[in-house]
Amino acid sequence: MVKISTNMSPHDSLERYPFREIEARWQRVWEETKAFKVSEDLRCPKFYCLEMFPYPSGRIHMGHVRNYAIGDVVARYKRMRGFNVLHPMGWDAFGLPAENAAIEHGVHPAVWTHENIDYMRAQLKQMGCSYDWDREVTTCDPDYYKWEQQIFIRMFERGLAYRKRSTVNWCPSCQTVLANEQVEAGRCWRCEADVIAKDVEGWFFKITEYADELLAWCDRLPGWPERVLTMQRNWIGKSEGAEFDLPVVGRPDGSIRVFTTRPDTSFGMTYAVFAPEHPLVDRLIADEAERAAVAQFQAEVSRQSEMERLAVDRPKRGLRLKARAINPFTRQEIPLFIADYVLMGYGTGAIMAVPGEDQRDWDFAKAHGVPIIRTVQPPAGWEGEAYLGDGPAINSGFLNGLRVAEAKRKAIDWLVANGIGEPRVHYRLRDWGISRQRYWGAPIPIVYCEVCGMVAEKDENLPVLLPRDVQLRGKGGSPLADVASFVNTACPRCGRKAHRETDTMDTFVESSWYFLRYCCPTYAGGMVEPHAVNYWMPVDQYIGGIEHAVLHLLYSRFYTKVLRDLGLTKLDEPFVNLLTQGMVIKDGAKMSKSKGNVVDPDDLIRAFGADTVRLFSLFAAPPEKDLDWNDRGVEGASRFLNRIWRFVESHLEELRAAGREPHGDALSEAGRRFRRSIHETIQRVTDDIEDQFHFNTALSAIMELVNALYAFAPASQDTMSREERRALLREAVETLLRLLAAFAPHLAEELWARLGHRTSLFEHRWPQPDPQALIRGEVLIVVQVDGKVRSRLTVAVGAGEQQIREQALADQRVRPWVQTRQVDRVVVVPGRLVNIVTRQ
RNA sequence: GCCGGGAUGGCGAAACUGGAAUACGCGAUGGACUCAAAAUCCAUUGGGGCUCACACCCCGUGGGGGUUCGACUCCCCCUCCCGGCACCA
Repeated sequence: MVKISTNMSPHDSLERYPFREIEARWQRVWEETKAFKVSEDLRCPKFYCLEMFPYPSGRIHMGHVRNYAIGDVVARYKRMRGFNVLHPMGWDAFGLPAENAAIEHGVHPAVWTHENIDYMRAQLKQMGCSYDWDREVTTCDPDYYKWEQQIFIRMFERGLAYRKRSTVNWCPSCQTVLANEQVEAGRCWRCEADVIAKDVEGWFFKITEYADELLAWCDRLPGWPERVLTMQRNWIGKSEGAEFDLPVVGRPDGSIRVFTTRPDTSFGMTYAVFAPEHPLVDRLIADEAERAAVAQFQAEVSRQSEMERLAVDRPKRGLRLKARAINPFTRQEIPLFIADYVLMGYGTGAIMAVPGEDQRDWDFAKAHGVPIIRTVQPPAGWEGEAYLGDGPAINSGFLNGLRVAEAKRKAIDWLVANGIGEPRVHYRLRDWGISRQRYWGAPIPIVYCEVCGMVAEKDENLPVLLPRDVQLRGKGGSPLADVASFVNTACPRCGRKAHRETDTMDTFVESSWYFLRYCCPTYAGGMVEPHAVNYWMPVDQYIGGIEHAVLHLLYSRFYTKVLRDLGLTKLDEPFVNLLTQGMVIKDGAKMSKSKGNVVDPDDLIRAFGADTVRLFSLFAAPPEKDLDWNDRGVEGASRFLNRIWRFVESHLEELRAAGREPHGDALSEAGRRFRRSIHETIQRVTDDIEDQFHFNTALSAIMELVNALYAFAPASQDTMSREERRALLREAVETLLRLLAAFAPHLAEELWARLGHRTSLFEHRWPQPDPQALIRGEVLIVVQVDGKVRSRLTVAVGAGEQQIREQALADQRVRPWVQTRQVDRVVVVPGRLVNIVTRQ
């Protein structure tokens, strides 16, 4: 006998429910009926559920799957709770990978991008996500970036967008400038190449003007994870202090401006330090020998790569200048240095050094033989070096005896009174550099005229179209500069010969307002249609990866405030609640091509179906935690759905024949108990979703209900009437499907229809627990003796403390433990436990 | 170095406001079904002791201390892991 082998893997075996057919059918139904299309409706509360839109890199990865599965559960759940849910999707379509693909494979970025979008849109549809596809937004579309250009011009007119030459972060691999936020530990956020400093002209958004407001609102975003707010606060990096001038000995014309957060320690300033590239250094050079030494030092420092400068505990290098300054507080002469531990980019690029209260200054003073004077009395027994804590001022003239806070105020008053300085706040946050020397981005709508200079393009000439025909060689320099038809133009003001700006905008600009455009995706009268935006915004729930904690999430907050101040919206903040989902991990590492541990969503959907993939990514961990991918776990999720399918299919006749829902008194004891478990499940699932979006525990509760169903079906055969059994089975299954709907929408819809329903499950409301069904007649009480569980009692719900206590003391199993000891006291927690405390 | 987050069975994880530690899933073991396997269904599954067996007892949430009738949960100290920032004056 020859065994017939097939190519079918066990996964394809006939026992599996026909997920392919089911999923395709319901996706078609949802699409054809436009089931998730929404419009403004003042009759019901709105809910804007948004997931971070993807960059169309080619295909979705497991991180996307997780992100969009979470978002889809939230959207479908809220919809079933009666909200008018806006749940849109779109494409962050400008960016470097498209351009790099063009250079490598000769395909135009637009073609590459649109092909990817088509493929990824199909993938998202296969996941069964409930998007209103009529609102799809693609940022490389001129109808999209046109408005961004218009806002750029408004910002330019108000000085919020400006051009300057400065030292910027340059990625030699991407051949473009990067914003500070886009440099991670000295490396490019996208390609990880070492970033170098380069002097370039470019465009900036004045985010620093909003630093204070961005910081203040961090305290008014209770729906955001604390760690994201902390990261933003640190990034903004507000420090309050004073700025003042140090006179230079023998140079009445020159003085050195320094910034300090510790003006109270000024009497301990025993030297001062310039950043090596400080412009004043040149003017202070005494002779040619010094000029050579300074030049050599500057060269050495600039040779240091960013990585070297970041090294911890690197010895601080410095050069003592011949020029000297005067500490205005002590009237003493002090030496001047240039040193690599002072940065030109922060404060004034020069500091007063107080080694007694600053460890960096202490280290430097020791190395260069500068005296150290303590100006804050350290506590008795202090053996450390620089003392940073509070204490009374010493060696500090008129500040002596004051504590730090008070001494700061006094010192600043003194600076102001003497006209030397004033209070000052500095931020670590820098203005957002948005110029990119690349092709595939939104053109900056500025024209340079031979006569008028820098002029904004006229509104009626927008959009400034990104030309299609361009040579991309990846050699550096803006590719647009080679496109004569783009560059050569007429001045919008005087009509004379002019040329266009050839930098494009950072793609983070597009993602800073896409959530507004979803409210009115086709509006032709401006960036946003006020009624729609007022109705839908702010986003009620935003969901995305933690990697944007500072980048996208800070830029969007800034841009929202700018739009408010330009009068386009009334919105202070874009996102009320933020959920930052954890990474998808496999074999102990983040999924990546280089690690070879990627799982392709397409393969999974083909093998198990979208419902299974969604289910597993929701079940394996709560959303904010990292998710450990596990193939066996996916099979478990698949098994669970099959179990539901089999149950409903094998009981279909009974389920269809069932009468009305069973109620209260008519039920048998076993029936009442089973019905309680149904309604407890509703309660648990609802609470788990509402409180924390803990879908993993919600699904556990649903699994328990399925287990209870499997136990109930055979057990109920001869313990209750046929009518009761059927009615309970039907109530349980319908409840199950409604609870499951948001998680595994295709299967739930299919089985719902098979039960005989003619309308979509998503037209139905989320189930409510029946309070009558939840009532318990008796409760289990744990009996402890000295904190150890010794017995359990079943007690009527209304039982009094006295009664419970007596019952516990009389218990068979408790007696032996109490007999030999003396009962000291008895703690009774009604409905919970009894603890009998004995004396030794 | 600073700032967050975390450590619970063989594994992913539960446990409300301090009240039965390990729900749910995975894996494992045994049974039913089958010629056999797969699938499925049922049962067991923290470690140890004791027992023919049931019962029962001891230990147990990274480590040490504390508060409490009672601690995964609160307080103090320590170790390790993950993430962010990193000379910001």
